[in-house]
Amino acid sequence: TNYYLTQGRGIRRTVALFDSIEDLISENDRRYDEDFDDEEVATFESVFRPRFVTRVLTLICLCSQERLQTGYDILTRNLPWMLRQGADGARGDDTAKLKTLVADWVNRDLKPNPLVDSDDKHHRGFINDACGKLLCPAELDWNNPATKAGIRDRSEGYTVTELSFPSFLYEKYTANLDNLEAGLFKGQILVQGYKAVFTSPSSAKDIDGDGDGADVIENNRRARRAGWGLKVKKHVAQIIKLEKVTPRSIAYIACQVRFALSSITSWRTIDGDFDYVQFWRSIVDFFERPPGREAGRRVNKLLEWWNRYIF
DNA sequence: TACTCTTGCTAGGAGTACAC
DNA sequence: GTGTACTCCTAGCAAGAGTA
Repeated sequence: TNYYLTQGRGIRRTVALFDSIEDLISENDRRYDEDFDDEEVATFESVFRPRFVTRVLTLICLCSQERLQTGYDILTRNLPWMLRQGADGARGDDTAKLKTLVADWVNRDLKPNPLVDSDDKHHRGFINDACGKLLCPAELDWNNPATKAGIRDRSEGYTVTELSFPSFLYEKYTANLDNLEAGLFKGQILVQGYKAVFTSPSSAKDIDGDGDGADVIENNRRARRAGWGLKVKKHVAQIIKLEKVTPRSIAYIACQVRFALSSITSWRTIDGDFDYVQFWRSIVDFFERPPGREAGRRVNKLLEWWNRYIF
């Protein structure tokens, strides 16, 4: 049981944040039953190529194939449940972890007055100046009082939807209005969130990589350099065998960080006019479906940057 | 009723101080 | 130099409370 729960813990983080496990199994069945075109194959391959995802897919295949061959026995009936328990449990753990960490990072970087309460979410979101700045659509100027008022009142022209990327996704939390792709997905708090979840909270303290003794990444590097075969505690990415930064893992962190900055206290897909499902999909599409060869090159370059930064 | 969040706990591993 | 005890950090699990 523990094995399946543990394997399930990576599903929300790297495969699908919002799809149900049962839907993934149904989708797998559909792909077995139907022929699908080259584009679908390419997309499917790109999504399921990483080793961890392949392993999860194997489990999902096991669910559907065993069910077809043997009927519903206890194991196959419980497999989706166990995977889902692990998946949602991990998401809850990450949400709780980032709730405190994001408040600390915002307080340190933006020095808001009053400080963001690490325990209470009711004073976050757009009513908080620092959180509002990070959540503000990148093409709007949060420092403009009319923008602040417009967003807080949800006035026409200032509605915050998933169609605009928030400022925290951008390097230095500022977008270049002439080139909205410049600096996108290089926001400090996004990188810190990624490191906190997939490597360790201590590794996220200093995103230049100089963690303290508890930094498991640095410990692993030292152990590798030493070449003594030392046993070193594994971080999440190692546990789920995530060897590279993937678009879906970035999308997962983007949703988690936005949720941590917001004032909503329980996990849901809609926050006012903002739809997390579409937000997650638009990030995944940005990486997995670039419009043209040049855009594809830019995306690969961005992923290389992430991999140099994280692993 | 199902889902989510919080809290407390355990286990595993690394670092450090100290005695021998 | 080695062994031991202790502390700290982290991941994960379980149970209970809250909520839609």
